[in-house]
Amino acid sequence: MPELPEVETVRRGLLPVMEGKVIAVTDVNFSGLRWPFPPRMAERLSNVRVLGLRRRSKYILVDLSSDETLLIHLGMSGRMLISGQMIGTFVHDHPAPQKHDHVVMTMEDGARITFNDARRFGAMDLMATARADAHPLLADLGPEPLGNGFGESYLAARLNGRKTPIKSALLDQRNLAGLGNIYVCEVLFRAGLHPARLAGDLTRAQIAALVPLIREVLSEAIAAGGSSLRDYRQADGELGYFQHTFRVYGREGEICTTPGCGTSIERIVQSGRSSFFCPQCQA
DNA sequence: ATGGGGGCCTGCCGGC
DNA sequence: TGCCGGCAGGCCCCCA
Repeated sequence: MPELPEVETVRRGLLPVMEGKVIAVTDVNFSGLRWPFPPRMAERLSNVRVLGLRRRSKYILVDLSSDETLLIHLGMSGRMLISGQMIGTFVHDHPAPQKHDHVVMTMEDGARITFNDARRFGAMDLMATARADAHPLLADLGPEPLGNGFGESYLAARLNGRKTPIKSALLDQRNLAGLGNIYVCEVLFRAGLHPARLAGDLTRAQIAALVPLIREVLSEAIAAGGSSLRDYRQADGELGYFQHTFRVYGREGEICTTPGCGTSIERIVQSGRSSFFCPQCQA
């Protein structure tokens, strides 16, 4: 799930359940995820009203009436399961507890949000709302790709002289915040750029073309996530999934979707991560 | 400073 | 059917 579009989809799914409402009680079933939970987290997440839910990169920020903000990161396998709440015309009953249900928030109206994370690469932390931006996990993040702080001149400056592959550069959250392995592969396909091309070797025109493509890929994925939410049929109340047709990601050995291309999609490993690309369309 | 690799965890899938 | 290796959308940290 968890690249920017998936996290945004989860945030939007949580909005009607949490925003403006009171978390009555939070139960914590594990000592921590990637890091230990902050002290007394269960208490600090009980009897507090949720003022709003924000997203920064792949993090969800829950602002609380206690002047604290809950930071949530889904890691690789984190899920937020909603139950006991009317969503459209569907009512989700509380399911039986599952393995890896680490944190359970029960709202005053009976709705329940369960954080389930098998691999425990996710994270939760609490900090003063006023200093949320200074949190170590947020402080060094680059601009939001869909925000005003991201554009051609910024990206050109960040890539200038860099000897790292463009794949790695776009994955580096200090350059821009929110892209993950899937969407970097998809962006580079649309841009016709081989993932191993050195970032510093891109022309200004290529960088200029990247900016709208990044926005386009993310926007489409958010739109797709939203549509899957409206199409809620599963009784388990699971959020964060959306079906999406990828052009290259996960398609090793399959034929390129470019009309008339006919080339097989290839997979290489860069910095330990799989990169999928069309050797014909991407140079 | 910069770039690359290891490691954290569990689950799943394909091959034998 | 069972076991084993490889792989997974995240990120921090250490090393050269």
